[in-house]
Amino acid sequence: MLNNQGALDQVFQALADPARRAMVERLTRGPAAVSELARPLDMTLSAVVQHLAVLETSGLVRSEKVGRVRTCRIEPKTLRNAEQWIAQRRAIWERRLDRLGEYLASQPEDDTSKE
Amino acid sequence: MLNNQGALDQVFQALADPARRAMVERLTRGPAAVSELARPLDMTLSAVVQHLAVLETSGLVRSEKVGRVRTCRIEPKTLRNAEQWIAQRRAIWERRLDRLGEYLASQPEDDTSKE
DNA sequence: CCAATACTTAAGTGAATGCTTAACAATCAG
DNA sequence: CTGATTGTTAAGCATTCACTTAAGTATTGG
Repeated sequence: MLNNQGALDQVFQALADPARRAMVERLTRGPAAVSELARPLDMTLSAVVQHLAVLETSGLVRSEKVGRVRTCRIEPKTLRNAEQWIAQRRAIWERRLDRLGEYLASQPEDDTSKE
Repeated sequence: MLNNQGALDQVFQALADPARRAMVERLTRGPAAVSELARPLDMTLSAVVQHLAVLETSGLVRSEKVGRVRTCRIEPKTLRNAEQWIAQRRAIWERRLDRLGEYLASQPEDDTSKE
């Protein structure tokens, strides 16, 4: 859990690109070869390999090569880290709103409705 | 819910920067002025204003100016959209693993444990 | 062996990012 | 009015990004 700072940078950066999100989306339906990931994308294989490198260094995807085929799969742990960062902020925000609600409810009606 | 594609691009892109995440983090504890957001960050006010612009066009933050002070607050709806994208991928992945588990459990033991 | 398949790597390019400085505008306090 | 706050905006600059083309390197099927 060290260096969570730069790790999140890389994960969110990786998810910021639609091609990379499409690749992640494909991989949630099961492992795939590089050219399978490339097929629906309107770019060269070379570009896809570079996107894959971004996904791998972010930790979102891992892959191994057997023969001439590299098979990729997602790493759900990394996905969960990103999810949790967001979920925690949202939780803090919502607790804050709850406390604010209680406070307002406990206040006497200060009806200063004249100019 | 239109154009969810580019919207997610912007949200994840916004979250990919540590200064911007720090600003979001600060705002989850309540609204703040621009110079309050700037104080802990080691950069000029100008840079902070530019980060704020990124956060606002992504929809993560909204702000209004009264007098000479601009007050910023987070927009939890946008945060939730990003969270849901991730949560959905993770859900699909986990359902997949469940089905795979059931399949393996239903298989006869193929104990080919000799060389 | 030979040619297709499945990547891999390097170099280059134009556009986007993350800053900075500097000059400016609009309050507000005394 | 005058100066200190609080931001805003433009310009410039170095770096990073998202590609492309081009030239490889294994593997594999026949």
